[in-house]
Amino acid sequence: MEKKEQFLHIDPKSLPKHFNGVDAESKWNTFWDDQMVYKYDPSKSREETFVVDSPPPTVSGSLHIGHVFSYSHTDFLTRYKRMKGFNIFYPMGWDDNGLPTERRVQNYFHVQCDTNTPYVPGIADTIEPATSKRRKERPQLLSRQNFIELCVRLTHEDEKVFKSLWQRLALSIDWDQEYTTINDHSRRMAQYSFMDLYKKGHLFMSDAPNMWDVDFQTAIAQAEVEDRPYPGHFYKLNFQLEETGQVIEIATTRPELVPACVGMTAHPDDPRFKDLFGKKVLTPLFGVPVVIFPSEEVDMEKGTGIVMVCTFGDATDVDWWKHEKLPLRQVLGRNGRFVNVEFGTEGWESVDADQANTYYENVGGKTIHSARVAIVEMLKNEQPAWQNQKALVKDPEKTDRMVKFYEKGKKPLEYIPARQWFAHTLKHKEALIKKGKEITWHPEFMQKRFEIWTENLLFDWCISRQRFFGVSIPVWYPMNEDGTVDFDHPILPEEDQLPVDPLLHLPKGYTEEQRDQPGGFTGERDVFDTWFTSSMTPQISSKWGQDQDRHQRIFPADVRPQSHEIIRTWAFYTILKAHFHEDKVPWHHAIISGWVLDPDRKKMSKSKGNVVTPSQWFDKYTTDAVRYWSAKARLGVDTTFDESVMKNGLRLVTKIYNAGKFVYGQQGTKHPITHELDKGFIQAIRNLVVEVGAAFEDYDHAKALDKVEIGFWNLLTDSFIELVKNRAFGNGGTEEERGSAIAALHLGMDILLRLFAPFLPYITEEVWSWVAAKETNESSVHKAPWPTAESLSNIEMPSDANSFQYAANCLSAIHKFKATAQVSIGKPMTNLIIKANAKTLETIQHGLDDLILAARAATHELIPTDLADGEVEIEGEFEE
RNA sequence: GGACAAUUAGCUCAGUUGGCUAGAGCGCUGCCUUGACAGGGCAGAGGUCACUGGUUCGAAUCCAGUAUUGUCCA
Repeated sequence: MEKKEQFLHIDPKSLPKHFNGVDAESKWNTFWDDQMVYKYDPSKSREETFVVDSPPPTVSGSLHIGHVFSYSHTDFLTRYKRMKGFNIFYPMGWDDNGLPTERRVQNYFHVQCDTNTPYVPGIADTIEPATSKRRKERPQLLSRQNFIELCVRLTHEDEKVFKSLWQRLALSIDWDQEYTTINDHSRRMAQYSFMDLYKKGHLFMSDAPNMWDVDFQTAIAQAEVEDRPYPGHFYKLNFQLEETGQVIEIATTRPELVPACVGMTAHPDDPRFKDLFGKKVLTPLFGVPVVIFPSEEVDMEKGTGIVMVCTFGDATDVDWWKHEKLPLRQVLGRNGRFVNVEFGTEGWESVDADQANTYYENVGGKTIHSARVAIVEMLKNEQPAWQNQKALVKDPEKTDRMVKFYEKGKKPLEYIPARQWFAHTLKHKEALIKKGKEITWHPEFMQKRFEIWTENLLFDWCISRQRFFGVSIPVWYPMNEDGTVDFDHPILPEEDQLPVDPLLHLPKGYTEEQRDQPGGFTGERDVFDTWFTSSMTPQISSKWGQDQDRHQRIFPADVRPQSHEIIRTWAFYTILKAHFHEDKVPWHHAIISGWVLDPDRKKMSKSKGNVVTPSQWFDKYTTDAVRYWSAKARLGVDTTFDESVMKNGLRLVTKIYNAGKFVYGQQGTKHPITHELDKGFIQAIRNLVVEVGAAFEDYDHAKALDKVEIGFWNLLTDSFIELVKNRAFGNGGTEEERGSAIAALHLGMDILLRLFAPFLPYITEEVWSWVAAKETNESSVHKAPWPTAESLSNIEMPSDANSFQYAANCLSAIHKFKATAQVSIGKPMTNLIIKANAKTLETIQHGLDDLILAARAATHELIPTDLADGEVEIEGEFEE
């Protein structure tokens, strides 16, 4: 007789009692690598491909649990899409250029970039991290080139730390698609973008006053500015009319700018000042005549109703200066110190220049703060001959007003005229908002954030920065014969020259001898705002402009994951670039993760010292459990760091391991699923599959996990396993019924492993490898097809839709009865009495054999009652 | 000051187009060594759904207002 085919099975006793998550992690990472599970297939079409525009983390920043949180959200979706059969493009970039890196390198090595220091080949490789002793000495000076080399060196080391974290977190990244935002390819892309924008007329140069950080000594864009309360004083100063000597009192918070005063203004309707418009006043101490003009911008109620206009105290000063074509008296230098000026020369006219210069000697070279102290002192005590009284006679009032700061800066921003490159944004607001609406935001309200930011833009995008470690702005300028620079005719590189460093490379047609010579050329020293490069991440990956075939297979991306505080920067600029370059959206979906808050619901930040680092939690609870915690949080919702959720994640991992041991430990002859209860169970699984798939399609991973988890617990471990356990052991029923039970257990487990796989990659792969891998011929669960109702359509429907559910209810009631009687679940019953309505009892008949075995009942009775459908009451007796 | 969110059990959170007695996990209490599982199982206690008013046969859910918290922007 032919031997019947047996179910594949494992020997559960050969497995460790407890799942060793940490060992499994390295084992499966190697396996996935070998199997090339995460590889992108460039031959597939755009329609077959799912593209992630991964956020490149700032490698010089601190690494914390928030990274794990948001990046794993992306991975859940990506793994789901992979199982749906998509060719996955999931790259990883490292954002390494810009100020954070410069600062980190300066601190870590105790060095400073100095443009006058000569280049020393190889020195960057030899510099050691600074000891505390060396930190007491002066920082080592490095040439720009050496400094950049050192930045590159340190970022490479930082990248390794991030990469190993990503791998342990099991982000399903194709590491062949790795890039950095400072590598040649990214620099080429940013410069190519610049040239395209330039040709299309989206860029302009301006030397109008622009927001400037005096510590970092660079221009700043609106997106990097934040308002902070800043304490100060309101000073009331007396000016006097040039003609009559009439005293006019103004209020100011910035008395140090009196030497930079270029005008005075009041509201046109203000009766107090109506007669003064067009007349001139003399500035205190310096005796400079400035004009009084009307302006609707002035608040009549505030201060004295009339204000002095300086170059430049704030943004309104800039507006007045522009509109009234006032002279420029720039007293503040780029380094935040007062420059030396000479009164009596052109533009610095004074009724008493000698006296003015004497006073100014007390402020030249001083910082803003020291200059203010000096000026206030003089305003209070000095009275030049032409002044009919002292300028400061009243005590200043304390104020606490909102002042603009660079988000990384410590001192208020100043407005300093310097030549800067800009991209037009203001005149494209509407088009950009429209593009924002073409993108599906998750959660939806995040789109409003984008819209409101765009609507409220006040400045065009300043893209140039006066820094070192960044992507060079790829232009040179011709020099006139008189040695001045002709900024109106920038020389752009040829495309094949990219990437260029204008300070090292030459424009076509020039020689190195002509550099910085009259009649020659000079290279642009500025670099780009880092957002100028990182706004190109979709195109950096797709190789726009270089590989059109690849570009059309990858661009636009499907999904952009990011956090909400950088909608105004990263999302905004990326949408802007895609709009300008190709009139497209950069991606179809934006998924916005919330923040991880500390247990006191405060945002985690390095300065607060409440940052949680991830690896200890991997060690304590396994990666799967940490991912579980992350998966429990919906998109856009700020989430408290809660260890107890990880604990529950570990409990789930353990349960899957044990359930797997049971299911795949069963032995029997292969048989299709024919038993009514088994068909009912598979029907419940089929419904689950539909719900979980729908949640994923809705970008709701938290709901998907919730459903799978409940399904696994309620359907499989609490109900089905307990119901069919005895039948699967062969304790009752026929060989066919036994085979049906094992087949249903296998199928149910198989489906649940697939549904869990996006969340718990390690435990699912582990259990999958025991039997399902061979049964399905899918070596990895992560490449196995995502289950659908159709994929289960070969299993017959139960004859009664409630057969499984009612049997489960009945089993639960039996357990409850035994618990109430304070006996063990395994305690044999002499008689089992099941009470339910007639219809329910009829349904229960389908699983009665299994129930009697599970209850260990010697005899049983079914008693009809008037309970509701599906409700069951249990009574019974036990042996003494 | 404006916008956007949130407020449900001791804690962390679900709760679909309004629909039976509002759920889960953790914690707490009790019981149970059960042929996968003590890193477990079964059960129990625990809630005026922030507050006020409205719409409705019916409101945690919709509307208006108030309070509190958070975020973004001024």
